[in-house]
Amino acid sequence: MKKSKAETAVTRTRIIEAAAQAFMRNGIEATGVAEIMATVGLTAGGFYRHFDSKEQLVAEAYAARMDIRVASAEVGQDEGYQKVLEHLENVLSVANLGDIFTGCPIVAMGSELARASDETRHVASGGIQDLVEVLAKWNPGEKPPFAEEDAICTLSSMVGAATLSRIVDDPELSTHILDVVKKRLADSLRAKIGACA
Amino acid sequence: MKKSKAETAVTRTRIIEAAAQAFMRNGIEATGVAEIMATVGLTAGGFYRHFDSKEQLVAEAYAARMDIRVASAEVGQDEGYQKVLEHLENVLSVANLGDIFTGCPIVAMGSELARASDETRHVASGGIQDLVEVLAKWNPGEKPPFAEEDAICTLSSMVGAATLSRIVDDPELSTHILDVVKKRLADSLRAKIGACA
DNA sequence: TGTACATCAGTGAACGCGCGTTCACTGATGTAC
DNA sequence: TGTACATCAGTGAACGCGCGTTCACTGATGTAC
Repeated sequence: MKKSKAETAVTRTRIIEAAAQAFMRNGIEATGVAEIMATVGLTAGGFYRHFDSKEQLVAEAYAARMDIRVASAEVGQDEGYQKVLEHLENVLSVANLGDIFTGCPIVAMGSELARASDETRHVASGGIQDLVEVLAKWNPGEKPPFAEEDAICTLSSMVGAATLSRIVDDPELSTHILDVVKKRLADSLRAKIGACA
Repeated sequence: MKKSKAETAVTRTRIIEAAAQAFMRNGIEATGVAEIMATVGLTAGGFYRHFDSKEQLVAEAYAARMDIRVASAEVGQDEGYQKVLEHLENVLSVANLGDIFTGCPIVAMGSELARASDETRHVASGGIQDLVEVLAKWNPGEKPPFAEEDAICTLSSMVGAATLSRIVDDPELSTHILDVVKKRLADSLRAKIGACA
């Protein structure tokens, strides 16, 4: 039952994608290797032809989703702030509440990542640094390190707001938290644009 | 081996405290009932004389820690902002990195709380609302709902910064994230005090 | 106050279950001649 | 191009293990008389 190299690569990618969905939806601890493999249509044993351990998969699944996140935050330097507002809207969207398997892996796996293996935390750190770097470009006319400090504050606010809104069981409060922080970040961005023009 | 009512109450409290420590340190999923009972010097079977299920313990352990958190954030209205700065320093302290079992239960259990039982999430929501209410009092001279919105932003920033700093594996970046957000919040508070005086 | 009895905190073994991982095996693929 | 063989993706059963929960039992406590 050997498969071609192309097929093997596709299978590997499909496992990573299924894992990312399950980890984000149900948590890392709560998701089993057999469950992930079943989603892809395979049995548990085959897993170890692609990965050394579940931990390795965690790191790769996180990295894959974080790459998407960073790429989507990347806006051209001249693209204006409309695009940035769009991104804010997207990240702090009400649609990300409840059953999320898209969205930000930092929010979805947050406290589990802090307890993950050294390897996973290292990958996670890289993703966070990339995100800070990209967000720093959002700040027009500011020079490092000020833009970088601003980016850290923005990211902290977004991660915190998304985390809180997902814990809260009152849908109105959930939405309120997202809206308040979204508005605050947008206002602050607009003020900076104004100061530059 | 029946115990007096007083002894039983003490045991119950000790179980909750041991659980809170373990849940915050190692995560909810990763902590077993037997492990918690062993910490208290008892065997697993006795657990069900005090609680219906592990889930119930999760809710009570969270509530106990959150009460402490809310109480420590509660500063008298006239106590000045020095006390508030002290609190900021405390919450965003570098000491809370690494092996935390004190500190904020929202940060320590974050993404696991979002997936907890309805009962646990309800308790968690109440704690968050209490905290927002207390933080709103920090804002001198502002009236609701503006003070409340400010409190939500402050809490989001703190939760996000603490979460990020715990994931990152570079100690310098961890400290940097905490320092930047701490400074930003303190500056914003000072500006408001100045505007009032 | 003293006695008889119901209560119930805690024990320790057992329950079914799902976990991550291993392993002998299968058979299509890729390669060497 | 055709044949022989090594490779290796995937199977499915098994491994030891720890999980949350149950249960018959023990014996000190609290209560009713």
